[in-house]
Amino acid sequence: MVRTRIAPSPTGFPHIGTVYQALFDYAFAHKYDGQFLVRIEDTDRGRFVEGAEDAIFSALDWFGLSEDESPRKAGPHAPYRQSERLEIYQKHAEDLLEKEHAYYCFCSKERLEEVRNKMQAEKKIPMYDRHCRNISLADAKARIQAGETAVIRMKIPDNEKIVVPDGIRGDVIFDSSVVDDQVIVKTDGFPTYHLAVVVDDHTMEVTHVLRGEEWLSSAPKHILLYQYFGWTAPEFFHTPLIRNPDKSKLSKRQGHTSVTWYKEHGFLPEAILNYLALMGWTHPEEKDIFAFEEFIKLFEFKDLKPLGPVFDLKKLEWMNGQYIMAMQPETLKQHILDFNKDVQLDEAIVEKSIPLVRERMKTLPDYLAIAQFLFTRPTTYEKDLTESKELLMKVHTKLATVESWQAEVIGDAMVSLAGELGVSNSQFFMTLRVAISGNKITPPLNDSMELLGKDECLARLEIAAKQ
RNA sequence: GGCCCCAUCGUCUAGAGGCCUAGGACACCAGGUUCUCAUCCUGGCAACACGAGUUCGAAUCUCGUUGGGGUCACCA
Repeated sequence: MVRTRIAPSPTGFPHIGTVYQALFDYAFAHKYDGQFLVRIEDTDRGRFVEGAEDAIFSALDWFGLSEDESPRKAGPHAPYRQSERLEIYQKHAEDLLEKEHAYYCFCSKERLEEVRNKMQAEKKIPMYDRHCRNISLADAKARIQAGETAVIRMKIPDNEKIVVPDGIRGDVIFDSSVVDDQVIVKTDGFPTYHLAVVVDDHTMEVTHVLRGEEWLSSAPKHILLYQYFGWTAPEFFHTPLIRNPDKSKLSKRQGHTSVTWYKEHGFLPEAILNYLALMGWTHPEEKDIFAFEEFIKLFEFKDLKPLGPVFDLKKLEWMNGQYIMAMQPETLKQHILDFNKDVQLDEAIVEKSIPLVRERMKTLPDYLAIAQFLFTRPTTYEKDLTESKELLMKVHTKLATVESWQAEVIGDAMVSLAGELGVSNSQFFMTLRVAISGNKITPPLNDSMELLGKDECLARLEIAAKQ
């Protein structure tokens, strides 16, 4: 049985890093007919952001990485929101307390602060000094009964080697002396990540835990917790973090972390997924472009590399362009229409323009940049046409005689006219191009003119000649 | 700073001792096709961080150095 999960916190916009994780989790679970679940880690009430949870799910849906179990999809291990699982954590914390693997701590924030400062001043690693570690459970309970507030900390053993088996880099060994007596239940009764993640992954029967490398250093705490509970730990895979061009962790300042950004800038979810899959993983045949189904068939966690890759927007753009070129015209039309729904494009024109623009687009907004002139007359001209009035009127006269308004016929007429006038093709067509579109760079002119229609072209020529 | 992870072209990577005068993709440059742009085709630039070992032989194994990253909360 394979069960994977992502465990995002509803603390902001959906992060591309979360999608990166979900991609592998989803692929792996589906490859082995397992389940992929989403658990919402909302134990930090201070950082909770309204609407963030919905945003996570719509991002997942957009990418086609929808989960099998989650708060919005009933499953055998509901609830899937940590804030609704408090009794479960309390029960397990109690268990740890009984087994003397955890203890109540009454230290104030101020005292903790002092201890930290002192240790820092002594150039020691700031760690809890275990001040409350030897208070008996009975005494502690009495104090709580009397109204004192406390957190629960886990007991870390002295001088023990803790082995974290990592599926990507092998066994990682930590000395327990560098691990702090971690708080596992806060004064507000909420668990911290460490307790919640272990309890949930176990009770939800998660078999493979894929998470960012930033968790590696706290993994020994989790290993210990599994031991304390007497549970078998899942397999861990700590994935490298996606980086900025300067190799630091991907940030808003240097890169684009929000899924929304990619959507708004006309990137296709399948292209993003394909690109992301290539970060740390290689297709056996070194293919760059492959279908998601193929990826699912091929992917193994163990093939992931431990190196933190730099996000290269240029390559994503190229890949997006590849997907656009390979797309069914009908599908591309729909994408263009959806992307520009605010401006209500004429569907018939969009449809006819697809063959003209598809290999010129890298992202969806490129469409209007290229094809705007098919919908609206130019208001400015990228080339001065004052010297070309005569030429344009001759073109007008010539075109007025064209009976069959087709690209090829238009083209023939133009070429012959250019010949008659002794104007080079490139000069001739450039002038005409600007007169019709306003732009120096356009899709093939004859086809564009066919699409525009005879009347419209003649009208535009007249207007341009008046410049 | 302690601990942990990592180290092949600018970027993503192939490479699991001889197949490597290190391969592919993006980017970049040059040329060709073309009425512009794009597509497409040809070619080019460009890397094993450094130093010791081990070995007949190292990008591949070991150690060290350097560099980069992560982490040291009642946040996840």
